[in-house]
Amino acid sequence: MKNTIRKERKKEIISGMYELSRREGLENVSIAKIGKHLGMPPSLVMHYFPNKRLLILGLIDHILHQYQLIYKPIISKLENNPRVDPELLVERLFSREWNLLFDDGVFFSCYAFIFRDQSIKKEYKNLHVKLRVTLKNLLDKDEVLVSGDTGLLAEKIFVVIEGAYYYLSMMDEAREYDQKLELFKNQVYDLIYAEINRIQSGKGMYSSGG
Amino acid sequence: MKNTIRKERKKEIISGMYELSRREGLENVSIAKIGKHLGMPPSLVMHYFPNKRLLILGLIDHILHQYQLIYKPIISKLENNPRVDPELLVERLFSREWNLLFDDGVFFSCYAFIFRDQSIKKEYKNLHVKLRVTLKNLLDKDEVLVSGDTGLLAEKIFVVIEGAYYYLSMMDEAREYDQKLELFKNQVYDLIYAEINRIQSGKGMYSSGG
DNA sequence: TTTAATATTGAATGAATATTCAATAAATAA
DNA sequence: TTATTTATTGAATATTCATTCAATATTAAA
Repeated sequence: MKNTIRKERKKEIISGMYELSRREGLENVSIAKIGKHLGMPPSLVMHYFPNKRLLILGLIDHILHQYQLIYKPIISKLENNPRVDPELLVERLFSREWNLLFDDGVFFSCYAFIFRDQSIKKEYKNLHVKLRVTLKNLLDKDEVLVSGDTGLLAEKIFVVIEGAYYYLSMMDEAREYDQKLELFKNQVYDLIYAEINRIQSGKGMYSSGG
Repeated sequence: MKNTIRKERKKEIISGMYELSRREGLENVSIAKIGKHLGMPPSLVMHYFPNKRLLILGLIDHILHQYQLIYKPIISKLENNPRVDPELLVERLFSREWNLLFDDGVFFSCYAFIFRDQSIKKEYKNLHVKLRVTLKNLLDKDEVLVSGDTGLLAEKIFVVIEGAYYYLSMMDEAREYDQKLELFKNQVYDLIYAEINRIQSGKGMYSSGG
């Protein structure tokens, strides 16, 4: 019971910080503003996070956790099927129904820290590796794909997804966005079909093996 | 002559700001620090950039210009050849010899602004579209590829490159970095070979056409 | 040379920054 | 109950922040 209130308060503070970052940008968030937003004095914020770096680390933990939380089930839901349906898989990987639940601005603001903070870099990496493993595990459940290099395939798929969202974030018009999105989806289809093809016809005709 | 000194001073200020951002992170750069770094009073900095937003816009202009400046020639150097050598092309696209000339930390710190500033978003997009056009133009010089969809191919290649650097920035060990890099290079090879294949065998066997 | 525009300086502003501290309130342990 | 730990408050700190202003120096135009 003793630690309960502490943990909850910390969560509350980080959540508040996240909301503020969404609205006003991480660079404009201060301890005083967080306190004001939550109706508590800044000294209480600092009681739980003795300096600002700890606050940022807390925020990043929160973001990465949330990122994983919305990403993984999208993949996991497909686990029951005996064969991977490429169309369904791609649809889900690119869904971002959760666009409303997740703020790319805050995500990338925090991402920029990996270049100055080793431990943040590790955290980011861990998450990205985890997601790849999750996808690999899913691919391994497919009776055909399992005999190929699913780890490699997962890497190739994710690099397209991540590159796609990096690029798509710059799009303004819905029409253009959708058009590009379609394009990148096709690119992932091709990866899957090429791998299936490679497996079924012995060694493939181009270097896809790695 | 009148505007010369003004332009040079502005350049000098932005360059100083960039150096500081590299060293200490964009979030830790202030007008006073820029002035101190360049041996001028903060009021002079503000004489040329009347508010901080203009400074940031200046920095972003600088970064994007530099980005383009090191990227484009990498592609353009290949323009003389009558056929695109995929191996050479990929080698160059992923070279990043310029890692020393360009700071990804500052780049991504600025990238994060696209989510809060429409005009910055446009600038970023323009650059990325330009690079794709440059690559498309290069691909168009290849006698085989020219009869395919070079625009589409350029998009597909760049999404891998950009996703790759996003992901590779999280790598610490040189060994792992190189291994992943190799993987993504292969992924781009495959795109090129698949397109050549598709062209030469009429309509391809899977959906690569888009 | 005189005039006008620009460049540069240095001091001053109030607001916001992260952080500290002592005091009190509440909860838990003895 | 008392003692001890934790939660919470509010005031105070020095520092840094972006920005302003008036004064001077330098340069270009008349």
